[in-house]
Amino acid sequence: MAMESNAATRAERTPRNRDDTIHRALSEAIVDHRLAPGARLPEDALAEAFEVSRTSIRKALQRLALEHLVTLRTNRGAQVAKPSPDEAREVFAARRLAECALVDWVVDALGDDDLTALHELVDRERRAQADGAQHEAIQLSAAFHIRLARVAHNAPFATFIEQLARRSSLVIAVYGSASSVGCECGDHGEILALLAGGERERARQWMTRHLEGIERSLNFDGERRETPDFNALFGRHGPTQTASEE
Amino acid sequence: MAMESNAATRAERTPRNRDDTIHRALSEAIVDHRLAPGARLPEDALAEAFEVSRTSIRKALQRLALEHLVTLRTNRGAQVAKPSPDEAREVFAARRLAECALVDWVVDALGDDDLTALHELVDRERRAQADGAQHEAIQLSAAFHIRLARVAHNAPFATFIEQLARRSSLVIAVYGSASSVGCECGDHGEILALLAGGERERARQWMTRHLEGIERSLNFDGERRETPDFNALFGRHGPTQTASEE
DNA sequence: CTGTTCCATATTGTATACAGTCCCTATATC
DNA sequence: GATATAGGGACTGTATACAATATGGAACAG
Repeated sequence: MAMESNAATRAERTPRNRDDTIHRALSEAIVDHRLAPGARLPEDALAEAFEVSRTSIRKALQRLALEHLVTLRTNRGAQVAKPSPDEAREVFAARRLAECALVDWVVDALGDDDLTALHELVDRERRAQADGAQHEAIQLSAAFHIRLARVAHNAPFATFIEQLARRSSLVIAVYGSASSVGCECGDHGEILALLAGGERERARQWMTRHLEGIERSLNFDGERRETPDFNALFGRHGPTQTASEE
Repeated sequence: MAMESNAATRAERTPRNRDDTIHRALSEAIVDHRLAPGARLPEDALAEAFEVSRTSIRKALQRLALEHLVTLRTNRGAQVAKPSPDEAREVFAARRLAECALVDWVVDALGDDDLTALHELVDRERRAQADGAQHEAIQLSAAFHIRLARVAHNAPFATFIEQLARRSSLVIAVYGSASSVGCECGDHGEILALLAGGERERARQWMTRHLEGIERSLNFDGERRETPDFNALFGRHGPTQTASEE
């Protein structure tokens, strides 16, 4: 891990910046799949890597837990979150609703500086994709949605979408196939063009299809061993199909 | 402050519950205006009140800061947040968008248990209002929107609206007049009736008008002394009216 | 050979100590 | 009398110590 060099390099003076640096480093590592879902995050090891005490690490982990990027179990420490299929569906449903709802405000507020910044993100993502820079491409894909949400100049909504975008990357890390990451690329450019052209309804359609496309590419049947489905395994009707209660 | 008795009474064993208790106690006190915006929150005093060490208090304050209910300034401690007018407008704008966007899902998922729970909240709010139980009424007003958001069974969206509702209470504490709290009462019952009747479009209209009504009742010109208006004080047109700070 | 119990180890939860920063006030100087 | 400066007090930021808890393995009984 090239983490400790990063942390040591940009050791900002003021305390708040330092905390943010730790939080951001962990967040980015989780979002771009350098830290796998389920990976344990022992406080001691992280404290050594970042050259701080456990106190600062705990602060970062607490925050990441509120953002649903790590799970915190009492006396058992922190680990990178492994969203359940239900959680994954809720995240994508929320994104479809939120990002489409924001289209009107985005179109109204879209300025030249926004456009150039967004175009640059699309380009960089495309290049990273072509170069096989997987981690960077994932990061840039989330960054596009995050930057887009900021156009509307509504901080609460922007941070909401920001959190959802990061959680989506985590969902893809758990359930995504190779195509999950790859197929997004063209969509972002298209959505941007529609927004710039003021075609609100078509922009909403593309956004919806874009997010649905990612969700469809997920595979929830995989070797997910979190809580085995005992009904399907041992139910009285065999493994044909059993309706799970709850 | 009747806080320490509360905290001591429900001293739950497990550590997570304890933290939640502290967080909830502070959050509720801020939301229902028992703690005024701008009030300082020294860690020592809170630690003594809750009979824990500063460590646990810091954890709660960190979280409340992320929820924008308190502000945390380096080396200067925590205080109850005082949202700026811009922030206030953004919060209400976000609520209008989010809560209206959720109407379709709410109508589709609205069950009998939801209806009874929501009706009870409306009734209790009305009673509290009539009895002059201001704090309780405010709490119940937020609780209505929070419970309503949960109907849609989308956790991310529900917690988003939950945070916005609590921040709104804080905004009202800063800029609200007497009518800000009072006039909400009837609206909730009306909105609930429209949702139960499946009248989506009218429900959205009422929700919008409801939130706009609250926003309009706010007074942003008041004695806002955060950064004194030196132009008004020393400007070439003299002091039309001066208010004493703190 | 299987299953259970107990202990050692590792890791987290909490409190506390110490250092650093800010603010306010008192004092001295102009 | 007004302003600048130095000192004291109060509070936060961080690290560390200690206690509590879970985990994994070893020893032992069946």
